[in-house]
Amino acid sequence: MDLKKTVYFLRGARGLCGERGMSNISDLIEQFILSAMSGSGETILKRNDLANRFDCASSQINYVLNTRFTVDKGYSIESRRGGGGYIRLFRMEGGEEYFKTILNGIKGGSLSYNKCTHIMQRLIIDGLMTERERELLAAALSDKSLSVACDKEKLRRSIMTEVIIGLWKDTERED
Amino acid sequence: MDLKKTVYFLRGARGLCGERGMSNISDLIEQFILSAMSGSGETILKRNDLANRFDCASSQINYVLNTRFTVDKGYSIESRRGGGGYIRLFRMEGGEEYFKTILNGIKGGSLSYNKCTHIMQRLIIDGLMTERERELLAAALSDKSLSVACDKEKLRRSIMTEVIIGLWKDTERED
DNA sequence: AACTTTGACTTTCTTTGATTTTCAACATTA
DNA sequence: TAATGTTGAAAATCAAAGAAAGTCAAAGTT
Repeated sequence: MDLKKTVYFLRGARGLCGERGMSNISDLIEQFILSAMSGSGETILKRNDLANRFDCASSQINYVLNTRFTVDKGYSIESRRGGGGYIRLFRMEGGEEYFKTILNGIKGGSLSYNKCTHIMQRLIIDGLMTERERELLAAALSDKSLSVACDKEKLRRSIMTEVIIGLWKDTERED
Repeated sequence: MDLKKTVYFLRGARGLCGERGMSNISDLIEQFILSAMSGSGETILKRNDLANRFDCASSQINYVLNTRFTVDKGYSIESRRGGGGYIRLFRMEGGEEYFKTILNGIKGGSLSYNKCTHIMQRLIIDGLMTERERELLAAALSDKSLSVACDKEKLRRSIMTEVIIGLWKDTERED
């Protein structure tokens, strides 16, 4: 009710949400943070302020941070508690170790479809992959594609690894 | 009885069903969705809302989606669960013959890496795939990528199928 | 026999609130 | 005055509740 008002206000005010879905607070908060970061690629947040602005629980901010601004996507978070506390969010630009870091990130453990999406998202932002390539690979890596497999996660890791290596090779060739 | 009333109401209200047959909810839902899609060839549904409107089980919506809006018929479905969830449906109009032929060609039987290469070659010639895309997908479909799998060939078929569908979807988006 | 309808159960994603941890600033003591 | 408590303001964590969509199989229709 109060919440709804806030949501609609933001819709109108920012012209978000026309796109699709976009009907939950998490997405709105994500958009807000993204636009705050655009330009410098960095921003400093006050958790409680944000929670206040969006009229939600403070922990919701953490939820958004943890689900949308992950290391996979190339984001890094620093924060400080206590009086004058803050949350600093910034994007790590891919440098020398770019591909190695990504490959390390998917080494061992299981690799979910979601995580793959995050990684590809990052690659797109950094201009190393196109939107279309992501779509095609996403199709290849989807649960549906791999439903036949005995160990989906392991397989996905294997495929993703080869793809990243392929991409790496490809960028080398271009220079 | 309550149900019937709803049905008749909708018949009257929407002027559907004149055709004949048309006597079950699934058909009505199908018509409703079709008319929602007319124009843009796309629509976003809320499963529960729809189920509510037609006074039926939510899973009936899935039934309609699965039986009437299939890939064969050129439809594609995306969805999201949880708060703010939705179902996005859209029609892939162009290239129907083309893609269906390819999909049929890989249906059943096993699919070798080589055969994949041939198919992709053809896609490139027809201007539907770039050299780079082929490379990336080749990496994904390689024996090495799939070495973990129990049944490589079957898996490859599954992946390739989804990729082709993805490609099909994409040709839509561009026009 | 084939197609529909329903409902119970599952999975995924989001929202909330209670509790815990950390920090800076201020206060106190030796 | 350096060291040590104290306190209140943040942020973090975690688990439970909520919201939607998906699955599957049994029961009903044609």
